[in-house]
Amino acid sequence: MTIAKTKILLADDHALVRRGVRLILDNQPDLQVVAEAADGSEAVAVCRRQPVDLAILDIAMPRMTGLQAARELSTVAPHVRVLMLTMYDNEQYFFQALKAGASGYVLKSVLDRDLVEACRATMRGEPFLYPGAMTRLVRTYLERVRHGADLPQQILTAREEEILKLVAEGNSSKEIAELLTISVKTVERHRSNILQKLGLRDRLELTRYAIRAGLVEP
Amino acid sequence: MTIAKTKILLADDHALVRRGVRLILDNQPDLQVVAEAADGSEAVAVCRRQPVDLAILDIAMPRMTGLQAARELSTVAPHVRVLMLTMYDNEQYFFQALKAGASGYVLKSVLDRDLVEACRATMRGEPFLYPGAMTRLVRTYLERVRHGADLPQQILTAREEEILKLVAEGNSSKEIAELLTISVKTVERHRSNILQKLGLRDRLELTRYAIRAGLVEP
DNA sequence: TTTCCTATGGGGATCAGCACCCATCTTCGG
DNA sequence: CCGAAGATGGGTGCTGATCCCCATAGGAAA
Repeated sequence: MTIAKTKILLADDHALVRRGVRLILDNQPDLQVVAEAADGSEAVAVCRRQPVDLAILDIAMPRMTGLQAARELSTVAPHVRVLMLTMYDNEQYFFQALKAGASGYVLKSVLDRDLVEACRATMRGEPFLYPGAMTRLVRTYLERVRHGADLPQQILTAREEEILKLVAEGNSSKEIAELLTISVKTVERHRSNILQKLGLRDRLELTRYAIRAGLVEP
Repeated sequence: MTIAKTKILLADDHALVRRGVRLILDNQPDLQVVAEAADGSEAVAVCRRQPVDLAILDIAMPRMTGLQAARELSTVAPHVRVLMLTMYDNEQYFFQALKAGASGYVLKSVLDRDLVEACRATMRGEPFLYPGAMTRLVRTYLERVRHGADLPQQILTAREEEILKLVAEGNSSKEIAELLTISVKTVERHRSNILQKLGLRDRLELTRYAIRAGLVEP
């Protein structure tokens, strides 16, 4: 008897990665990649015009990121389940993905059978958090929420993330102030808040953090 | 008749990517992945203890980057050809890879058959520059060299490189002075010399440089 | 409505980074 | 033997970064 395979859309800007993941998934009896996309808007377009059960989205993509695409899919194609597949072992992105409606978050460092399991779990309706570091992230996060009522929000605001990137790219306070057309004082204020929220000492640690988190390139 | 397949070492910190690329390469009659590595030092270790014809190295890897690994391989295992496989469409990395002894530089955005072609070209001894943007890079680079604008080929002294690493790891001048049992003044003097030699502005640019060069981890 | 958060901006203090000046001592090669 | 280069260290002064204090406007949440 023939089982209906899960129809998968695979979105990643690297053709090589798409090809490899496709080979892994198509090898499974219950999974089939029916479409590929090189960026977020392509992914959304595909989901609008053909039946897709599961969208596997990379976060870092040109034009529209996987996070944007996930948000858009939750309104224009709510029946499509979303699994984020990314290299970013990063709290920010993780919670943003959950907020954007993703049912799973898997790092590219997982083994192939973990990805397959993530696909199946997502299709069963179970949220899949890749084993290890991510569950630790969630646990410490929940701990903080439970105990640290005084810790306001460990998540950076959009403005703060913008400042963070500019700082980590090597811009001085003055340069950032000119770029954003705000005063140097405000830039310093934001940066100070960021340092405090992330528990870092100075611009240099901020840079290393941002590079490690994949927010900027070295 | 059986042809000896090219023995390939595949180094990438993402198990999923390794798996995918392996599926692509093993599908070819003349190529075979005989080993995998999750970071640069693993890659070097593998090449020391078993025969490898071609090492495919990712640039961004923990502990030891692909650039460092390439440099090391050129001395401890000079017979191994090196092909850099990376997501960075970036002039800096490209030339650093060439200097480190890589015979090829391929982006992860290429198609699978381009990767296969790159492997074959590298084994034939031809340098493989992925089509398009990279050849343009090479042309402008050669132009610059020809027109006498010789690149800043400044070499740091051993002591300066030691200081550079400590600075890039986030240590303050005072901390470095204590670590090396020298005065803060001398640390600042060295750091100043480093900045001047490399044409950088401050600690932050120094850090980004060191990370890009593979001297320290993020 | 009232309260909280965010973004905005100012003043002042302290400190680290950085550039410029100066020097001595060692080592190594011509 | 001498000069160049590297490593060491001191002084001075400027600028930027960081950390305090303060305030206001707007929006969202309670």
